[in-house]
Amino acid sequence: MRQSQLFTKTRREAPKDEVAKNAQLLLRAGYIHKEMAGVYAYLPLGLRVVEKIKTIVREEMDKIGCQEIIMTSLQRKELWEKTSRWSDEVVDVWFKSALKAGGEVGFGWSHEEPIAEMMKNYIASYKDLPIVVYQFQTKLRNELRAKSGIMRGKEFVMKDAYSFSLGEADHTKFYNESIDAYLRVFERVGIGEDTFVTFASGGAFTQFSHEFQTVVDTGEDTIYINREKKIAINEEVLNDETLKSLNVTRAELTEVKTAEVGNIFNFGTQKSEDLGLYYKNEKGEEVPVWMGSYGIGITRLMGLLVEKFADEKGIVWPESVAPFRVHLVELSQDNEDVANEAKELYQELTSAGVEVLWDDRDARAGEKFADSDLLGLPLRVVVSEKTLAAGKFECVDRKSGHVSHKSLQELIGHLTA
RNA sequence: CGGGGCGUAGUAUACCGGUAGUACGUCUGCUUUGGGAGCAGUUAGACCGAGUUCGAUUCUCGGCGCCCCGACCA
Repeated sequence: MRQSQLFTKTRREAPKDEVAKNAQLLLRAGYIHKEMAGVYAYLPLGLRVVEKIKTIVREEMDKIGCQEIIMTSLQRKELWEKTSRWSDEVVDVWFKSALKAGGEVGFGWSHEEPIAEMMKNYIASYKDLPIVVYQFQTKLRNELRAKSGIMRGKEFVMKDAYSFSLGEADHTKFYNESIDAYLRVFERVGIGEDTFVTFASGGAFTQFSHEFQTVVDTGEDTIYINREKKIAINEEVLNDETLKSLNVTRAELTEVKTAEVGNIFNFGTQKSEDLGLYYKNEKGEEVPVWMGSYGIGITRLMGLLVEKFADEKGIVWPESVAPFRVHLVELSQDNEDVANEAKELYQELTSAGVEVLWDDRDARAGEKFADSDLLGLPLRVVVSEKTLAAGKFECVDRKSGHVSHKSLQELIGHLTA
């Protein structure tokens, strides 16, 4: 894409009321627009990042047999009353609205109830199970206090999956596959090393629940980890009993700040019983379906990647989620040969399947470099009188700052390897 | 929801009980051209309402909005 066509602009300074690093940088770089407290729009560059993350999650979910759907944002009051979760005293993040024809609807802050209810139409026999569905949904939560930029808002994109199993054994099998899938997702977005399956306070059915926590300086959670044993314990369940059951001592654990990027829950059969979700087993008996839920905050993950990898110059995207792989910075300044060279390079790279943001703007070098650093694309390729004379392009790795000089063939080879 | 802070051009800031100045940005011209350039010109502003006052952007009250700490976070 030609940068001159991009309607967004970069800013030198962030609005004074944005404190979170992720929001400051994403706003300055033009990835997002703030609509109100805790509510952000995703602009062309930001949307590309969201879609990149979604694609990775989608591939890993599909790999373990999940089927993608999309539920509704408007939800029925009666349904949530069945599980005693319509009340504002029980769920304090509800957005609700009156229907003109009478009655009330809720705006989806979660989709456990509607999906379970819907599944009554498709689950009748043990032959129908297991089923796992997932969706990418905009969740609406009436948070009292939005904060941390895009990491905790009133409106955010989440991947939520729901498993429907015959019983505990089948559930556990999928639950473990899901953990592996999540770890692959986090590996692919570049935080595998620092992301831990963390024991946290359990639900009603298990001693522990599992959170996926990523080490980051600005994290809001505190967990205790042992990197060798790959053990992580949320501070909320750090006690002698937990240490003993996990066969680890306090001295072997290190305290770190983390941000939660995913979580998984075992619902058991409680929700199915509340909602009347049963199947018939081989003996013709009615058995409640065993349920689980699995979430990854897509936009939260995007914010975390900014928080974790940004440097003093701006954003540094992992290659797998960057909006473009290459930032082609053209320093032509009225030199037609340079301009033509840049155009040719853009066409060559694009036809080789490389995603390129081409800074073809009529701007000075300093501004272009500063913007390039701020945008954070993995590889900057400079085309100028210098590089034209040298016969090689200047390539700068955004993360390491490493500079190399490559011919067209070398560059394409490097990018398509 | 408890506590605290803040609302001045697109952005960041300053001053002031007598209607607002600077920087960046925008636009124009000339010069410049590998790390946010220079000169000249241009554009654009007091969140809303009430009160005090001869006069309010400034003081008081209310509303709305935003931020931070805590609580909450299925």
